[in-house]
Amino acid sequence: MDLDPWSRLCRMNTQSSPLTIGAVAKRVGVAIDTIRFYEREGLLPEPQRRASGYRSYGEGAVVQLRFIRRAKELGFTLEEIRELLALSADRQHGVKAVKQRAQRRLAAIEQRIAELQRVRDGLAQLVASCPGHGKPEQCPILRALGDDEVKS
Amino acid sequence: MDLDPWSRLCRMNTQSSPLTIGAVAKRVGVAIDTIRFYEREGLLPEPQRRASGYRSYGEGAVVQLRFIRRAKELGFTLEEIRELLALSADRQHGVKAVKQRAQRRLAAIEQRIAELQRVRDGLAQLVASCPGHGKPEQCPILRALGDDEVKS
DNA sequence: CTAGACCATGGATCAAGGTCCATGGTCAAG
DNA sequence: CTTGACCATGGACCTTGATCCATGGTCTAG
Repeated sequence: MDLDPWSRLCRMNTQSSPLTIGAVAKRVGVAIDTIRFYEREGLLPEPQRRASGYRSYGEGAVVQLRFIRRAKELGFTLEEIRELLALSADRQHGVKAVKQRAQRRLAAIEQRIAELQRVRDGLAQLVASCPGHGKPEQCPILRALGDDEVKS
Repeated sequence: MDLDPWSRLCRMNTQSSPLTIGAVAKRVGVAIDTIRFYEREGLLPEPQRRASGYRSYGEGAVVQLRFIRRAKELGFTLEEIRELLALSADRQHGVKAVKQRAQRRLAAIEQRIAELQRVRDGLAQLVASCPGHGKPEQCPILRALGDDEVKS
């Protein structure tokens, strides 16, 4: 059995010299511990090792780590990213499934935005209606929070 | 030293009979453990006890728990809610400070919304440009995630 | 050759906000 | 009186995504 594309890419030391974990961390802008953490979590393939046991990475690891970082910025969880990585190696159904995942993520984000907008509108109304002084009993914010009679 | 208004409210057994922790939990729709957790965390005052050691709550506890729940729905952290509760008992500066906290929360929510909108726009563009089939190398989603040449 | 930087491992810890459990006491219906 | 539901406590555990630590091996410049 041969390796999937990612693993091949990550193990490949193309023209460039192999990198230590620290060098990779610096290039990508991520902590060494984070790289080992991702490896444990199955987001990065196990790298080759030097005779000393030191991890030895190729440029592919840098690419894959940036993939992870960008996906995280788009709000994917590590679990989802693991999936995306697996899918991106699947030449049969990969692209279709990747698009589906992206659409799901998009829908989730839109729902979250809508939720936050509701919350924002509610809070903005309260803030606008609060004079900022006076007795706590009359503060619309506190009333809205505590009052049992608030229309739900 | 006498108790603050919340404590008074929570310890008060108005007309109604005292409630067990289970009854309170049921009314508010929150787990028993959560109530005890809030008590430990200082979000609820220590209730009166029966001779047996059972916690004995008045209606005030229900009101305060709902306060906590609503504030949580507005995105306040438990720490912030602790503050709000303290402020709502402060007859001098309470209302002013409460309004300030609400304004801060509002600003944070708006920032979060803006962030999510950026992410949504980016993702939506990717989804739109992906045909949903073909080779992974040509998938715009995968390219955007992995491609080093992506304009940053 | 040696100092100082770097790396390996396994396990502990963190933040937030709870949830679950074992053990044992209490309450109310029948 | 017994049974089953309820409650008390203290502490362990959960999730997510890392971060930190102790101990000990390795590498490299001078």
